[in-house]
Amino acid sequence: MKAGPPPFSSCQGGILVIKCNSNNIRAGRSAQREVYTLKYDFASLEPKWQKRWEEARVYAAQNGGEKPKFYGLVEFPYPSGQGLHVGHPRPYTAMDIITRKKRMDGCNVLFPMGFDAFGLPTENYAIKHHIHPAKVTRDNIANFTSQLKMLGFGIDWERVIDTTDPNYYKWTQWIFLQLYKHGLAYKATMPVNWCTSCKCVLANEEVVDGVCERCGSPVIRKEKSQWMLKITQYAQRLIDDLDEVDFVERVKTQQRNWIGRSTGAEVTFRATTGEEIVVFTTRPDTLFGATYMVLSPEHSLVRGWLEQGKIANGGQVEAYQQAAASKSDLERTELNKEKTGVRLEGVAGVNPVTGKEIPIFISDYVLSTYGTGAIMAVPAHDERDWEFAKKFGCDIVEVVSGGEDVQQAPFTAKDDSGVLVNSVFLDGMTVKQAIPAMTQWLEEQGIGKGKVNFKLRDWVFSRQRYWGEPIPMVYCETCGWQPLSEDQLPLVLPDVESYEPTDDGQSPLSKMTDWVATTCPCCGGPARRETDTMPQWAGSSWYFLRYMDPHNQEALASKEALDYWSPVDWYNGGMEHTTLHLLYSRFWHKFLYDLGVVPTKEPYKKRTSHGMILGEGGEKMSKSRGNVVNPNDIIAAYGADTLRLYIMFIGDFEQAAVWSDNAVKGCKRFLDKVWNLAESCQDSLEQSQDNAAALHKCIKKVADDIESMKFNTAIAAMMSLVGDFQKNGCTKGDMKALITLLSPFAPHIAEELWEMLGFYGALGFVCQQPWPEYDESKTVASQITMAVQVGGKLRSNIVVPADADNDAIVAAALADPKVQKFTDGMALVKSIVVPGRLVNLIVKPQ
RNA sequence: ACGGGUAUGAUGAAAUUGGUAAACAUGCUGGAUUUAGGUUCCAGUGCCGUGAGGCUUGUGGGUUCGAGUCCCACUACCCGUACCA
Repeated sequence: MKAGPPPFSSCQGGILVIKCNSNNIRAGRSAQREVYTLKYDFASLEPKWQKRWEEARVYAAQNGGEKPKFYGLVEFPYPSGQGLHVGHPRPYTAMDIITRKKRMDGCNVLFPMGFDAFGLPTENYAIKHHIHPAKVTRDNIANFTSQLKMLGFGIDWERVIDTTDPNYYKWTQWIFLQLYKHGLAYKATMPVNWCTSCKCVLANEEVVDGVCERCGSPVIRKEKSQWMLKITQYAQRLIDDLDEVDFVERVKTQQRNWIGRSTGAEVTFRATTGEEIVVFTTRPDTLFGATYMVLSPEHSLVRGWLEQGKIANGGQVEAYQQAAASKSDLERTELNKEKTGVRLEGVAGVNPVTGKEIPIFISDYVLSTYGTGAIMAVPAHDERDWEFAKKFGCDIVEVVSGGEDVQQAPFTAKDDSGVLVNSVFLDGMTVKQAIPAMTQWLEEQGIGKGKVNFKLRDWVFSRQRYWGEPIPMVYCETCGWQPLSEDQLPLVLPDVESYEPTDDGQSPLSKMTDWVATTCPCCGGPARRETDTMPQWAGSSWYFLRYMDPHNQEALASKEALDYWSPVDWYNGGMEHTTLHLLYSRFWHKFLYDLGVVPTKEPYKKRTSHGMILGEGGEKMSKSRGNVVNPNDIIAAYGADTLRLYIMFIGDFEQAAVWSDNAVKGCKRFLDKVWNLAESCQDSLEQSQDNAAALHKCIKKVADDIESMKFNTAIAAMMSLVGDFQKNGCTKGDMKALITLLSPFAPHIAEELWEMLGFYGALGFVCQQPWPEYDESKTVASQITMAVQVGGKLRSNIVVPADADNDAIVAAALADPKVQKFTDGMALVKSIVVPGRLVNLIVKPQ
């Protein structure tokens, strides 16, 4: 470090006050930070303990043993060029505290870290600066690693993984091959989301508000041949098994909504030209009210009718199809106010129950990708159909009574408030009764059947990019797509001249003719390799398994390791991954479970989520806003312990929090106070009487708060305790307990003080001590203060013996002069005593 | 539009089953120490009022001896989904 921290002398045993100006520290933002004073020499003691921990391998996890296992996981970072920003340490510190506490509770802890290093930013950087992405990745990982180490996390660094390492992605490819062999990976040509700027397809989950999640460019629909993964086959299980896991509720609801299960029926209509038109509906009960049909513009029947010249207004229909196809997703969502469509002239549908001819429209409000791409429209009982019918003058026929006039507004209630009318054999039934009745009838008649539909689509799994896992597939003219044999893995990403994607949507790999040309694993004839690569989400879909046995060459992890560590006991990560990574990895894990590779149905027992750290203006931190806080600056100015403490003290862990440079100081002051107390405490190993109640309450509070992730109040409790120690004085015994409580939060200073007080030599590291014992009997005081209310208003406080009975408490309250002011001349009607808290006297005039 | 969440001092926020609202921290004010700044320590700091006291948890109602917490209605902001038939 060129302009690193100012020189220090050792401050063992004495208060050393060193002035240093932040200008000395580092250029940039820290130059604005105020002048501060150092109480203790964090800059040398933090690396000292980091080194000792590493040498003693205190955080290395054992695969097996007597202790109960605990696997704590955080989402591994994408090693970007900007390095760690202050948002990263929030979840990491939280899980570090949790796992440190578990270790002190006697668990064998696995707390690993790795890098999700494939991805576009690295590739783009490589293109711009003409450096190989592998080199960029290596440098970034080195930078991230040093930053993470500076924060003093109790990570098992012997298990680090990197998704771009062929030894790792060999197994990502292996899983893909298994998916292929089990029919869950397939190639299909279909309209996909195409990012115009990344020149790359996107999964549905990666399209946000009609634009690319990463770069914000418009996304258009494009027909492309893509590898797809059949996540839909697991849709039901992905919903069902949510009941078995301990995820925060909003994650569960978001996943359920995303998967979007709905039950209904498929009904077969017939066109006047003879073809069958199958529609999906959740309201088979309203079939008698179906007065027209709508097909999606892309529907194959429409294409057929056009080709056969059956549609009188074919020109109009084709124009509408073209307009719909050229709209981007963004335009579609923006223009969703007013319904558009074209009626097909010359072709009509027939309602299978009424036998009536009904018009057919095409409209982009019917999606080709959901259900059958065709609907029966019941304008009387569906908002969209009603709106469309009004605009195009379709009949509105009431089949459920109970609402307003259906000519004025649709009646959509699905409960018992509606009763069927105009529906022959359904008349008189409630909607709830009519749905199953109709479904059954349709099945008997052979014109329909019960059906469950999901919003979830299959996962588009190929990307036209360089920096990703090669897909281990080969195309042969005679044999079609063939998987590479497993002994060929890893299929290593070749070096290319240029990483630029081509405008026609080909991966840069396609230009590597030597690499592309290969032989067919099946017939030995000439064949070519797949040149698309896997999406970023591939490597992260199973990484938590690799941590269990990261160096295994024979399998993604040994059976023993998987059996021992599975499942992840506690996984913390961002809400933004709920419908992406979290869903994808649950899918892969279920597949691996079906193969017998992993022992549990679900990968994660418990899932929690952290809030974002926002810049000082309350805005998201970003390079363009210039409000990014680099943890290195804070560490240089205050030390890692202060940063860890502040980031946990900042507010509710699940809520977004605004960074404040100023408030960091409070945490530094707190550590200074702890340091001072350690230097000035009485030389007795006994815990002092005066502090006993406060200390034992604090032991319990901190333990409970860690479990429920209320780190802010845990720290507040320790701050209060320090206040008590300052007031009452404290002993070495008191400090011993406090330092132990503090160690998961501020591990470096805790170790240093532990050594300073002479415990290190005899007992070893503080992080390996058992959690202090909590003695409830010490928390009860002999005298308690109770509030006195008169008529619900606070009037006074009284001090009574802890074991006083209600009568004695009321008598004491009535005897209080401040209370008497309000009870004089009044009669006591009632008194309520809340044990240990308050007494409320209800009085009325005499 | 629907689903979920949030709303408390100047600021970040606390508050078991309904039980002393504002813990803890920042900021600010005054004082002590200091050549001075910073640090440290002490006191104060929701609002109105000299005071006794009154008022106060987005707004309006309700239940209760007692409501930030429960119920009803409303408003604002945030997140998610986006015509899913």
